[in-house]
Amino acid sequence: MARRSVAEAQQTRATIVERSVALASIEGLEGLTIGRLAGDLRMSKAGVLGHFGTKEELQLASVAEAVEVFTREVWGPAAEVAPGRARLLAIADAWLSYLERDVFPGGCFVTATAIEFDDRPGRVRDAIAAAQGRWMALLEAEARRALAQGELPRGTDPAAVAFHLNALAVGTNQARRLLHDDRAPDHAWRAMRTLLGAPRARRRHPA
Amino acid sequence: MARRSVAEAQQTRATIVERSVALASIEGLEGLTIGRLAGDLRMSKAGVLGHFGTKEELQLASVAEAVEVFTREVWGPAAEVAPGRARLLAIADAWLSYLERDVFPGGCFVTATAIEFDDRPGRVRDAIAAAQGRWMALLEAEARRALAQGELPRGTDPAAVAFHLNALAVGTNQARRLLHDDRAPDHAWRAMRTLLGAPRARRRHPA
DNA sequence: CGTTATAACGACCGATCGGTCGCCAAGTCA
DNA sequence: TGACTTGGCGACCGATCGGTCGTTATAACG
Repeated sequence: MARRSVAEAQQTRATIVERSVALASIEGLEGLTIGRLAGDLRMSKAGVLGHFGTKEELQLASVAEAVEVFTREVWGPAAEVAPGRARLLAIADAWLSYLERDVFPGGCFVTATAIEFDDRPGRVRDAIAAAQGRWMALLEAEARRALAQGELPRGTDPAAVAFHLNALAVGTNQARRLLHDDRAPDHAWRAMRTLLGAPRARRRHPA
Repeated sequence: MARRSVAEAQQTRATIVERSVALASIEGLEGLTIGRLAGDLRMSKAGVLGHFGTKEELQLASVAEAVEVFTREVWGPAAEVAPGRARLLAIADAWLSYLERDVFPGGCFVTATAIEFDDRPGRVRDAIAAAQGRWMALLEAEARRALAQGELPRGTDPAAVAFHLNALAVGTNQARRLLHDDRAPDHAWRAMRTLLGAPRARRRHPA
């Protein structure tokens, strides 16, 4: 092949990142190799790497893309809901739906790469930790808002609420991916509703 | 070097597995390489591999060793306590202590390898899934016992209790490893106590 | 049109991967 | 003691890793 237009080149880059995220969610961000990715896209290694320079840059681009997808999937629907407990409940629903629909083929990208890189200092780890930290801070802020609005019991620790919601999500991811336990989302849903003091009627399953 | 006695050879093998588990908890079970492990032990690659034949056998031996350590650390102390809720509370304490003491240098070995291998069919994945499944079944059985003894509210789902405890543990592991959040074990402890209907007085920190 | 910039390629680099092979030294045992 | 067994070693294998380089074809621009 030869050179494509600028617009096509950007499209190529986006395609590479998209595929990289999908593969990395399965094989890990380090386990993914340029050659494998290139073969999958019917491109040469040089053609793939030319867009990023180094594997680390490709990894950083993949993390950024995955965070964007997660944000769109989980925060997107909840952003339209009133702040406070209602929004936390919307986040809970969107989060579990995101996990159940297997938005990434290998399970939650952030959870997988977080564990893979938690002991590997570097820019990739920093990017993952920053994203996770921002998300936890967002949850905590929303819990604090709910508390201020009297929607949570006095004395509730907003940081503990954020921790608890995240734990139930990563627990759901693990139970589904490793043990193929499809009851996990229901367990998590009920636990999240209880945590937020909401009724635990039967959950409406996503289509 | 040359041949050692049979007893020494078994000791060598145990040393290799021990080191393999430690390294794998940091770099992952696949990311760990024979050469790296051999260099770390001041042995040749052939000397290391001779004990196992293939990398997969070394991985299986590492999983078995890690499961043994986890069982000794978490189940060991709880086994002496009366079955039911008391034992679940003992498991909760031992589990969080196990995480806080960083028994494996890279965080919980099982959690890390579970996410690494959840999409890689094979004997290693099977071994990890079997161990995790056994542990969840054990938790569920203990919860069922507690329920039968009237120590948990009627209508409680034992499987949900097991799921919830595990979720809080893996959430603790993630928060500590990635975000260096030392409050996580306290959050998890309070949540576990609440889940099991136990008082939430201040937690005694392990030495 | 001619010039320039560049996406993508094939060939190739040194390093490292998991794994094999033959050898040797020392423990084991008749 | 001498035959046998075996843990561990060094050398080496083909494959693959991340990455470089020079070339080519074409879009973009004067």
